[in-house]
Amino acid sequence: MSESKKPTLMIIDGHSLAYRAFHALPIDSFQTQDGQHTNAIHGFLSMLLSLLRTENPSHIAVAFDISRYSFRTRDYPEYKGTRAITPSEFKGQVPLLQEALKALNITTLTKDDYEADDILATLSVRGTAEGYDVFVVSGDRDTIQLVNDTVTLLYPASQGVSALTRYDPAKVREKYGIAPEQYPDIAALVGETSDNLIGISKVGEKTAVKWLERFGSLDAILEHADEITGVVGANLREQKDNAIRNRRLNRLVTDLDLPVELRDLVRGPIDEDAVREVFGRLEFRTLLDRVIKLEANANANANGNGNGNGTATGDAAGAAPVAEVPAAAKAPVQRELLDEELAAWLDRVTTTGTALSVTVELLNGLPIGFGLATATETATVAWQPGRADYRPLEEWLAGPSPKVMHDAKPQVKALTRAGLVLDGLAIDTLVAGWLLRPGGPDKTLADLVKRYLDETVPVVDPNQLVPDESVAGGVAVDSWYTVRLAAAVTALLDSGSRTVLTDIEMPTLMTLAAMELAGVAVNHTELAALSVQLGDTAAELAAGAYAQIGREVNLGSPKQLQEVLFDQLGMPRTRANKTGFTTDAGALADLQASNPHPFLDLLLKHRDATKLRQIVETLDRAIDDTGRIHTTYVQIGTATGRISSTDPNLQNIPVRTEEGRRIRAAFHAGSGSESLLTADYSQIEMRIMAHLSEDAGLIEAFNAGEDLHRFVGARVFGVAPEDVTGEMRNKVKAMSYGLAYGLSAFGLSKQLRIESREAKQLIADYFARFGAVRDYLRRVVEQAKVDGYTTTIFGRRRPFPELNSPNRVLRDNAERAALNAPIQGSAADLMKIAMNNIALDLREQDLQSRMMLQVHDELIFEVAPGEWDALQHVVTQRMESAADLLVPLDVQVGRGANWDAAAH
DNA sequence: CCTATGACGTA
DNA sequence: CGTACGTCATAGGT
Repeated sequence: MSESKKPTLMIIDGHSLAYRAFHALPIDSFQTQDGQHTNAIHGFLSMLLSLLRTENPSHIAVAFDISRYSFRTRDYPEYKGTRAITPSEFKGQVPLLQEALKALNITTLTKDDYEADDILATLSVRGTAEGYDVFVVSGDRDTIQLVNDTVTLLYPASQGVSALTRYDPAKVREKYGIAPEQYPDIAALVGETSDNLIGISKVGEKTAVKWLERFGSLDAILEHADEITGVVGANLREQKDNAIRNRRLNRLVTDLDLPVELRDLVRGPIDEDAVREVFGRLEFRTLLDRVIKLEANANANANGNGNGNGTATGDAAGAAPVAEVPAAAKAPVQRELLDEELAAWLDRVTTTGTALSVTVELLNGLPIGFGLATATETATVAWQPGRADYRPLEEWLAGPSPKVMHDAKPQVKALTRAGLVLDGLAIDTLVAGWLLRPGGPDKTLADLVKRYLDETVPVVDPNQLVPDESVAGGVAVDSWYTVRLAAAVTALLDSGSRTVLTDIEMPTLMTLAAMELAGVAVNHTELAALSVQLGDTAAELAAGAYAQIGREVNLGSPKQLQEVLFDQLGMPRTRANKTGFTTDAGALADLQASNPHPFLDLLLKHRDATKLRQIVETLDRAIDDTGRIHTTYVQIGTATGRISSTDPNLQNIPVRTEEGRRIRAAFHAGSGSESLLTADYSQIEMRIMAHLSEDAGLIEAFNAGEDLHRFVGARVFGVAPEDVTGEMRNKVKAMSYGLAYGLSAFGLSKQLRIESREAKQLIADYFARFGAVRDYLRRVVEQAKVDGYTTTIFGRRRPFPELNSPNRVLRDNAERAALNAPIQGSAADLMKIAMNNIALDLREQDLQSRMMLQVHDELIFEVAPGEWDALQHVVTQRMESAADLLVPLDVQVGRGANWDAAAH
């Protein structure tokens, strides 16, 4: 879990970057009340905070020049001679910047007679030697020579306001065509105007690189100067002293004697009082908030409640140029709100009845701020636990006033963790977008904004030197897009879908958030033992399998298995797939029947064991330090309306085999609870089919209350229920289940291993007795072809554009999916309604028992001591009454210490 | 390093 | 040539 990462050292050229910021930001906009200029300080600190957030260095230092004079000016008095006098408006800012850095607990370094670049070079070399990843941040091109595999240069791409470009060796080569250490040779030949270093006349980058490629180094070039023809050759011979001098001056000093060790540069806690004082004096409100948030981040990490940090060093940031953002609507300017101002703003905005959107800014699963927006106004609110400044917001959140959010579930969870309450969630645009296009490609706010507003959400470059107002990102801007998106999406939803959104999905979102937070207790010891045992079994089986074929192959590789089975053992070819012939369990079982071989059996058992072990290990890894697993339910995860589960998937825990049930047995009642309660709908999809088809026979079957498959078997085979054999029952059971999937005679014959003629007959007999079912299934598809979508009992739609496709395969697939969608979807709706009602009852009756898992037609609860009867009643009643169908809803309840024992 | 594929777990 | 999912290992591209 806690693998130790390499320490990261960030060394910044304070002077060059502050100076760039000075020129990049309008000086008039950054002035304190008493006239102190602050644009350089603001720009520098803003960039610094971005870097701290994105790169999260463990060690940091900022180097400054002491004066414009150094050993280089003594060597060559004209060095940097063309630079304009440093403006006094800039000079005055440097001491203040250093003061701010001190408050931030960041070391500043200077060295008499040397430049900041020499300090950078020295620290960078030391960093590499001591095993650090090094980031050099400088606006001086000479620092390119420092780049290597462990040293990355972050260099302002243009005149300061745009992104920092990351130069690693590959990027240097891409841009200059040479290795980083060769850069000074190039610069020496070409010259550096900004340093007043004149190079060789008529020699530019192209020529210099060409020479360098030919001769290898500046020394070699000068040595072979005679061999270079033409005017440039003559110039080189004449002006070679320039190059020699330039090279002498642009060589950075890497062995300065500095008064610090690298370990002294470790980032420590900021002096918050000092930061408030200095930032207050500089009148930096937004920056102060950013500092506070960053510090909250650091503390959160230090407390170890996060798994690494969420602000992964952006590889995508790479060296890519800043993307040009197409002209789009511009978010209103953000305001920072606090206290009375916040209360007044909320009051004004909410009483006018306009929709208000909120986005919670998250860090490691905890809130650190909020972005609020109407279609015309945005505001941000910083947030810290235990402070009163944000009370008006907290009250608004907890109240019934309607909120518009995008992807609310993680935000709801974060709020809950922080002890905050959210009520009145009116619309989640992610969920709403999914209802419009379930199974569609839209997964993010940007996707939806593009589709429904036809605007492009600007991408904020994490390496931005200074926040660019024209592409301002952040939670307030997200909220602004969200609130406008909500209007667009709501307008497109039909009334049925709108009801599904409001009455089913939004409550479900809250229910799922609580379930995810609750998690489920899982016994690590049992899983660990099971894993070892399965590992041993797998090893034995593998050894046996190898013995059978006389060699070791990778049993997990279908490709290698194909060689064994079809080449070595000469078995008949199985069904074809893209890589050859399938080796799946069904095919192997067929082979075993036709060509018995011990290898096949060992292989199948090995597959079983390794698969189970894989599941066990995945689950074991997911257990947190409180002994629980918290899955993530993906509310928009399916096209039918079902919920999916990830990280880990708790909806596919084995149950069919004995070994599998041992995994279920590891899911147990956590401490403080008396047992688990499982509740599942029996034959939910068949009941829905009975309801939708209004098939009299099927309805009678359910109302009779006897075993469904026995009843159906009796009708289909024309015998008395008591005379239905096990074989007959199995056949109609397979048929019944298959119906809702668009089962064909071929598929049925294959599954039951019967002749297709017999399968056809079975289907005919079945429909002879339950004809309304067939009529219904046909009707669904026909209606879907006309409407372009299917609808569940509760109004959930699923579009099927492929139903009218000329492509036979596409169309057939769509037809099967279409006849299944209302059935699976209605069942999903039912379950969601039941879950929401149960959650409601638990709250209202103040029960401490918790809903933990949902597996499509099953719910698992942790029963608080003494609550069995109450919970059992609530669950059964709410599940049975989730909808009023033509057939009763039957719920089976089980009780046990673990998931396996609680099954029935 | 990322993506596609096969295989397989669940309802 | 039955629906709906998620995860893992392998393989082959990059």
